[in-house]
Amino acid sequence: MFTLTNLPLLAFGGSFLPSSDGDRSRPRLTVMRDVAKLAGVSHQTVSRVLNNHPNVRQETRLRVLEAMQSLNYRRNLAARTLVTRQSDTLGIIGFETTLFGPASMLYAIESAARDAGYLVSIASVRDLERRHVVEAVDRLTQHAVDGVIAIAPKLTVTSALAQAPPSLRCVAVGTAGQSDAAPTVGIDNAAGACLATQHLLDLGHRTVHHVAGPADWPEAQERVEGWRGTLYAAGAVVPPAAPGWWDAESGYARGRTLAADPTVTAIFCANDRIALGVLRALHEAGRRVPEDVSIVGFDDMPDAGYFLPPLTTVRQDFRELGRRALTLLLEHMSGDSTTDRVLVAPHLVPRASTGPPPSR
Amino acid sequence: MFTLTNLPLLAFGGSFLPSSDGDRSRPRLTVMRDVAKLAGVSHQTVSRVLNNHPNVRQETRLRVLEAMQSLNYRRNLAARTLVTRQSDTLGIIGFETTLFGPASMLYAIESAARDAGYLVSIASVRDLERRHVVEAVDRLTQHAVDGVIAIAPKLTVTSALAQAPPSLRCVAVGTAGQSDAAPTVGIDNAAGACLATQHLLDLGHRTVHHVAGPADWPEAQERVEGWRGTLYAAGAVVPPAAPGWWDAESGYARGRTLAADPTVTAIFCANDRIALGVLRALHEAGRRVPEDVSIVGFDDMPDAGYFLPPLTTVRQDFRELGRRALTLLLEHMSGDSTTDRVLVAPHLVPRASTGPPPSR
DNA sequence: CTCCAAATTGTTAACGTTCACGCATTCAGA
DNA sequence: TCTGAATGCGTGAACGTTAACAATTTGGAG
Repeated sequence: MFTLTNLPLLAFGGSFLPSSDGDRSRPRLTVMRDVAKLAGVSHQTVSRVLNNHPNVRQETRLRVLEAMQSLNYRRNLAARTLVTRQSDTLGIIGFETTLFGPASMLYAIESAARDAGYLVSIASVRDLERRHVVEAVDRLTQHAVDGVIAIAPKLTVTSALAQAPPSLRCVAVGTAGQSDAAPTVGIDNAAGACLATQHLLDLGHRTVHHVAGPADWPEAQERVEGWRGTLYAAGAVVPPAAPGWWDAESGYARGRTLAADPTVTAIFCANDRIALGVLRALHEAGRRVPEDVSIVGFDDMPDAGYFLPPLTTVRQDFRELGRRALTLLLEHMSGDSTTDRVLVAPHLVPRASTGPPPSR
Repeated sequence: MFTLTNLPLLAFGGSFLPSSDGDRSRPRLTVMRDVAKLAGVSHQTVSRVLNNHPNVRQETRLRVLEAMQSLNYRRNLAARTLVTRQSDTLGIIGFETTLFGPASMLYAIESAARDAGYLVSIASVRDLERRHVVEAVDRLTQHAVDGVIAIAPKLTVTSALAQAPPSLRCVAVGTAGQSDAAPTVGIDNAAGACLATQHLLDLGHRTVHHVAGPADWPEAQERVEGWRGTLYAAGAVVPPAAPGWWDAESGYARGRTLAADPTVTAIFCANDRIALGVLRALHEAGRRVPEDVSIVGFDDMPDAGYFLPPLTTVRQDFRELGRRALTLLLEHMSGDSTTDRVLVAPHLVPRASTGPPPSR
């Protein structure tokens, strides 16, 4: 077969024709009419070939393709967008995209979108204040995106999506819980927390402490619940879980407190960065990992396997998350999906930071 | 003053007018003509107001703005792009954007672009093969971007940019060395390496070992040269520098070799992740940091201050890099810049992983 | 008051596609 | 052989904006 996509990429954006008559200041691009003239057909037929319309004789189709190739024709997407109202562009609302998780989702979405024939435009938000999100959606709609994926860890975002024009399909990814405003794709945080906690209990620990993420982040909350639920089910004591931020500094601060308590033998951290801080606190307090205390993280960020010691953690497949989000968005755009919620299962990556509790 | 930007954001993408006459299947958006009619002027005047054309009487300007507001008018950018050939969109060619550095640059570029009134579209490349880069530029030009910033650590990319249509301005960021294909923005790697090496020499180390990045990455090469030059200048012995990849695994592998050599007292690592691997290797070999061996990294990635021990490193200001790239691109687009190369100075962040050599 | 230049506004024609038609031509079935 | 549908292609007319130019109004100097 002989399609558009294997045209040679010798020059970009179409070549220029020798300006036929009235010399304009800006050079004229090759357009459908030029192709049509060369192929001896009407511009409409060229359009049909471009859009794979069935009712074109094979012979003329080839003639048109040949003409396109020799003129290095590129279709003008702005003109197409003007009339069809679709831009082959998707919008992404990004938050904290410098961090590994969001950055991975962004990348995964973009890759998948490209394979589906879309370009992605990005509108980052500094914080999750509603008006910033609204403004981001606005910028994207102004640029006529065909759909939006929000990397949205908090519900403020999903609810802001509800204000988008009804024709604009939106999906939220990296989100905990459901929302009636938009379909969501997220990881099963409770299951992940359960995995981590159960792993530690199975090793023989009496109970498991938890260094939580921010209290107002649903994902952090779900992890707390998964941890707590597992302890309940096992009949173990449930220690208090002090919330904090997602970084090592916060883990370090709370790690120092935990390190001072000799009864603590197992700690589940809400993410790997927190775990890094806890590791340092334990080290400074002279408590060995995993001989004295076992640690489990969450995320499996790059190089978590090179912490001291290599970190046992719950792996989030961010790339899968991104892919699923795109698939869901496309399904909703084509109207043949009513899925509201996609959950991706995390899994445990056992490494050297966990072991049986010290024998008393 | 009373501008477009403080229109209320109650609805997106313009409201719909009650379909005046012939009922079409798709709802009609508010367009300039509607605004014009309401304000009692011609559509061209509306256009002038929108583009801040000077020759509009203040009174009519206000009337038009009011009409726009009450109709919640949004201009159709596709139509605008069709005629002006500019899209208010910039393209970014991304590589390895899941990593902290590139992700930060991406974010910084996007933020700065937004402030300048641009939306950014992103085209990622899986690897730096020339045809992939060419294809990425092609996708962006097809979507009529006004300029391109490539996050381009290797020269294959900058040279591929040379194939872009001449009217399309391109800038490369995160690049070592100069290129005649496009202006480049980069960090002063040699200076950074010098900072690190000199810091160790100043502490009293006889020489400094280096765990390098990939041999075919110019940035890694510049760091090697900065390190080597500093040693030369100080009259110190220059040990061989084994290259590797940018990650902890690679650092660990080469760290094991270095750890086995008792004469090694100072190691400069090409980045923080490598340093993490080296730290683990030293730890496993029973060599203490910084008492026995001092370590310096490069990047200052998040949480480098929570390694064991907290890592002394050379900080790259990725956000500054991104901002400078955008500024440079805009200057080149407006034609009033001939700057070819922007260098950003890194600086040393001393932490706990460096100290004087052990006294024999 | 008159007249010319500047300031302000309107008219018409692009920009490059797709859509809604309409006109030939082909082909199957009676 | 004729009919009617299906196939293949062409002809305007949108889509919503800006550019170019023409027309009108304004303001000040003579």
